Amino acid sequence: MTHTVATAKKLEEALRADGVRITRQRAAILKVLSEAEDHPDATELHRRARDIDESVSLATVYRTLTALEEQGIVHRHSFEGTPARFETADLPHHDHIIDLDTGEVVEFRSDKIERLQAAIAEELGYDVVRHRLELYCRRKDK
Amino acid sequence: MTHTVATAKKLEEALRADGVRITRQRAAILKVLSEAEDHPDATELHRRARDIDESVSLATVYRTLTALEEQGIVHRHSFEGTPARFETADLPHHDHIIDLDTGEVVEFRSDKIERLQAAIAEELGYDVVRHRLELYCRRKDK
DNA sequence: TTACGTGCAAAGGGTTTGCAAGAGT
DNA sequence: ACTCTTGCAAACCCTTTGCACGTAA
Repeated sequence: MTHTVATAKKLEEALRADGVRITRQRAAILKVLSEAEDHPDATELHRRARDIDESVSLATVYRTLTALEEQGIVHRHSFEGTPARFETADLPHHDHIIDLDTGEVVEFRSDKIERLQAAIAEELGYDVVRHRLELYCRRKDK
Repeated sequence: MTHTVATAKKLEEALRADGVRITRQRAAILKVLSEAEDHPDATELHRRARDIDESVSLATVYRTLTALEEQGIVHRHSFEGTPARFETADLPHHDHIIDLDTGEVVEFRSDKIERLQAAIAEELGYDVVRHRLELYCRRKDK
């Protein structure tokens, strides 16, 4: 599963389409987001964005991420015991393995699990609006 | 799936076995926990415990919950957008459906999903230490 | 030009912690 | 007695927000 299909350009277009202004700061944040191959938190995104534009503040990083999340352009993941981490929403739906030793995040996808979830909810009289499936793991052997 | 198999007595024993003192405050918190049929948060547990012993502070509720969690006697769930909610760990493993409209929590269990998770992790070179599976749902029809 | 966006610093909300007083064992 | 536990208030951490200034369109 490869990351970063979304280009900064595409993200900008998506925002513009919603009447959102592209400022220097937002451009920097979008670039950093589109280039991220990992799942950085707000502080890390702030650090990276500042390398492009010194003036970007952490508050703006948070405001931009919240806006992007509301547009469905970015996903926010609140894994256990860490600040929220973000990724662009360009990939098809997937869930996450979190390496307990390194914090590294690996993506996976299982239609079977997906279907089972829906069936279980159905049986209890519910529709699944969204779900959260996280596997907290350790490397085998080692 | 019925709740509250754990009696306050059993919880006390479990704590005592670990050299933990049973104070008035802890007794109250354990009683409240053992009688809970829902998934209350710390503030709600505090409210209920105070009905038994006025002197219980919120800090002690948190300290006791943390201790109980460390002994594996209580599970802490950090569902999206709400303070952590707690339940005694006397039931066999299960996952949760969260009703988005009411906040109500319904438990379910799926060995199939469990097995699929393990298989997926295995294939990627990981052992699952623990997982988190939450279905955020709405009632059908209605 | 004019609304929208920004940085800064302060506030928020849930949870944890330092400290001196209190209480199990 | 001796050590663990408590209440209180302050601190924490991540995140959001009020305000006066800046700036994209």
